[in-house]
Amino acid sequence: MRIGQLAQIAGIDTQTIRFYEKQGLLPLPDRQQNGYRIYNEKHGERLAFIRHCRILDLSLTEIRELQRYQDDPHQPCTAVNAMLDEHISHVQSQITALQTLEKHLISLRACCNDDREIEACGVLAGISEGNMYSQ
Amino acid sequence: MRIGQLAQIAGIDTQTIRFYEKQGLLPLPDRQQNGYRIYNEKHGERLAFIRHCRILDLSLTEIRELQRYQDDPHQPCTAVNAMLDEHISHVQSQITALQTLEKHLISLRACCNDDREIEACGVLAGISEGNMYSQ
DNA sequence: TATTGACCTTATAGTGACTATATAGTTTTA
DNA sequence: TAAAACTATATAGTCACTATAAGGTCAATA
Repeated sequence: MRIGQLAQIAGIDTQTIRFYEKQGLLPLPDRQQNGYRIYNEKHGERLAFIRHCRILDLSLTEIRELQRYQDDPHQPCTAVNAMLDEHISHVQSQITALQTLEKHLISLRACCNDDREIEACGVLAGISEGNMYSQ
Repeated sequence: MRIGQLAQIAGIDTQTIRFYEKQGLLPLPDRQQNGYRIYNEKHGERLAFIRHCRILDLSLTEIRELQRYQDDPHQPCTAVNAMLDEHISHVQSQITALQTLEKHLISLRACCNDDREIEACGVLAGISEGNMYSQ
């Protein structure tokens, strides 16, 4: 199978496949005489794994690490679980930070109705004075 | 005041100040004979405004837009409020997306205890099969 | 047979908001 | 006088792609 077909199956761009190859996430495929890449099912599986990881917002570095674990199947999987735990913590921190930000934005928004001049805009004044932390 | 002092007051790096200048967010300062930048209080206020906006996670483009409004103080402030409303929506979408992701990650994590071999790791299996959307 | 169109190749630059590094000139302090 | 601390510019790196340029290959059509 050539790169276009693999891309279509995986639902991504051919560029992205070449990019993953360059990043060492996909094994180098064989080439036809004309230089075209030829892929097999293993490549498809690898690519699916990468995409699933990306949907979970794991970084390419983390994915590389997971692939190294997969290549050593008799190790304990403690490190994999630890990575996931840390990633969950990371996501939770992001959520908390964004929720705090949301509160600040909403309280700032409450400083103005829509019927003023820029000069008197409560939002702009709030930003200028840096008092967007009030509740 | 020179760039180092301004940076210290604003709590940011001198590089960042030069970067904002290049991005058109800070007016060009006067220069000493030796080429050193000289800043006044207006620059400090501008910089504080930028930093407050960045804390609110507004993009540099949005900040530029807000600055254009400030330079035209007798317009109505509707657009400013609209920008903030849209930004709030944006933040709320991010929160929702991350909360969904968190659920997926937690359910994936529940597929494995720490006492298996990589080969049998429920987390890795879950990623490979792409079934990280189950609750 | 010529050419069109779809596919493939590599290399390079752009995104956003910085941050780091290199190289060099200036001022202040010891 | 020399070292330390500051300033200047220019360039590259971060992350995970995405876009563009310039060209080679192949099958079908006019």
